[in-house]
Amino acid sequence: MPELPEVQTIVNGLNEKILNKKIVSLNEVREGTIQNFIDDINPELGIIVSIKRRGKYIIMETSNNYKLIIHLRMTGKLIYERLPEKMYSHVRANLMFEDDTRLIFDDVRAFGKIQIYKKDDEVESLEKLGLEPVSKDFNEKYLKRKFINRKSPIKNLLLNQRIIAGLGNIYANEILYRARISPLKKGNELSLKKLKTIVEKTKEVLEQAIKYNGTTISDYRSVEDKTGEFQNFLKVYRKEYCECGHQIKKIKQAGRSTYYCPVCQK
DNA sequence: ATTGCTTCCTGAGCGC
DNA sequence: TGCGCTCAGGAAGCAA
Repeated sequence: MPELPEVQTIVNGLNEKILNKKIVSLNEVREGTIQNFIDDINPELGIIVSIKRRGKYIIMETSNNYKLIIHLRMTGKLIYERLPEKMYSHVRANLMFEDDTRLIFDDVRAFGKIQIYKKDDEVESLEKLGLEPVSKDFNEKYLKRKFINRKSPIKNLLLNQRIIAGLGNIYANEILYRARISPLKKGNELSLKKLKTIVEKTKEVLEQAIKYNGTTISDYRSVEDKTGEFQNFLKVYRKEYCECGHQIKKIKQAGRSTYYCPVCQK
């Protein structure tokens, strides 16, 4: 499940591999994968002039003033190939380049999407996103403001993309464990000091995870089809015991698994 | 305004 | 061996 560090790793890889390449075609292999797809513009996308990340979205701008917005959801992969070497079982779309290389969008569960917009179009899903957690503006005062009147558990709030853009289930678990804060604690009950700890641990975990090319639990791969390494540094997600030897508890919050240590996290 | 449930989708893992 | 069940989960859409 690609979260911010995994998407950042993919974007870094794309910048190495496909920046300045000319798109020959974009093919939809499974219907519904590409939104706003217009056959006429297909050959006219042009050259890829920039590749960026916003939250868990990948944004590629082209020389003919289009932008491709890609969300991988849980199992989406973008794999760059010079020659078709492997068979991928769940190809949803193909981006073909002039030099006979291609970017394959493979996605088992088919939740991932590609959207096409004109460069200056407003994109609703991006407009709604909260702050980037690795930005300077993301601090305890921002969280305090956002958490006023929020009775939801902190775990759920960390996953809310309108508040923080890019966190997913694994990192939300890891951040709260490292901050020693219970995932059940209500947002509006957290002091500035606690929020400061959350901010610090968020940055720390994300920066370390980016350094190790993300976390591979099952499906996530880099553009070169390689796994990440941060799974070796997980302290609570899918663990049985915490560092102090206490039994990790597993519960459901908002339909997702929460792992935490009831002793260490208060 | 906020919260919580359902839907999308498929493969892995489990018990029998 | 194979069947049926549960689980994994990001975000949209809708109901309360």
